[in-house]
Amino acid sequence: MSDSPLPLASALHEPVLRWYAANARTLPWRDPSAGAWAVMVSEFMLQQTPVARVLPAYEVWMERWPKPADLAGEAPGEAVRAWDRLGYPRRALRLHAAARAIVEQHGGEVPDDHAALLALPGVGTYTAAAIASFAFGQRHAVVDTNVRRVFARALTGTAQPSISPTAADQRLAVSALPQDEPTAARWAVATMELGALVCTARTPRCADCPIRSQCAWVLAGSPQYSGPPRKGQTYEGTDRQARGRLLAVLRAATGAVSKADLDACWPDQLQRERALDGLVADGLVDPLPRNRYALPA
DNA sequence: TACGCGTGGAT
DNA sequence: TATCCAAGCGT
Repeated sequence: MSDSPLPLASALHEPVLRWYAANARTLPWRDPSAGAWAVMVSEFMLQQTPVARVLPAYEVWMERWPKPADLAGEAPGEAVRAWDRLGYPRRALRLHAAARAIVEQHGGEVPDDHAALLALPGVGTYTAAAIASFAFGQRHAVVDTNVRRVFARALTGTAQPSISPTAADQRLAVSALPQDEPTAARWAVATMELGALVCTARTPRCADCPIRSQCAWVLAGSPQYSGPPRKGQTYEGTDRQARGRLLAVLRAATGAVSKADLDACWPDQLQRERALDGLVADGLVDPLPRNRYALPA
């Protein structure tokens, strides 16, 4: 595949970059004084959690652990506790493990190398590219759900991107990347922001879009989504909810809790035991002697 | 590739 | 009220 910009994509660069310069949100991890650790913490927290809910937890976190070594010196359970109700608490465990790896393998500094980032716990394709691009100004295709949606509409002409990320998404994002490194980095954050603020999933604000006159989907008449149905996940009564209840009890406790305290938070015993076993298997809960449980030490 | 993994705001 | 969906990752 050619690495040169598609003609259509290159025509989007200038309006999208201009739009971003005028409309970007002020976010703490975008402040010029925020380092790579700040970017990394924000990226972990933002994996499947909205900005508005991340902001308060992020502030507390960075105040308490301003450097990777500060977090690495804590018990993993403290990271889980500080994760509060952001959801998917395994991310907290992975961020803690990543901080320890950074201390042990990278002298306490977040590495700027994409492959080294990818090797860290909890860092996948997206997060490695995001840190390398946002924190270090490198040229990478940063492909999240926002970017996939913007490109699906603007370039492919479909209402929604594929349900799960595809190699084609990645290739398209690479082909659309500006050649110049700093411009590519601004393009990455700008396309994400456009997807987050204007080219939204449910009700896109096409009237406010800087590329509406070039958007393949708009030019096709904004056809409705016609792909396979997206599986809406229920939550009430699931193992996930049971795990959340159990972990909430442990987060609220100062030290260890009794089995009876855990039993009180979920009625279905079979499901409760399965959820607790899962939390222990994931390293989110330490089983202790005398039938007691605690966040991992 | 498909699935499991939290939580809560918006529509 | 029920459904959608939010800067994914690991297995």
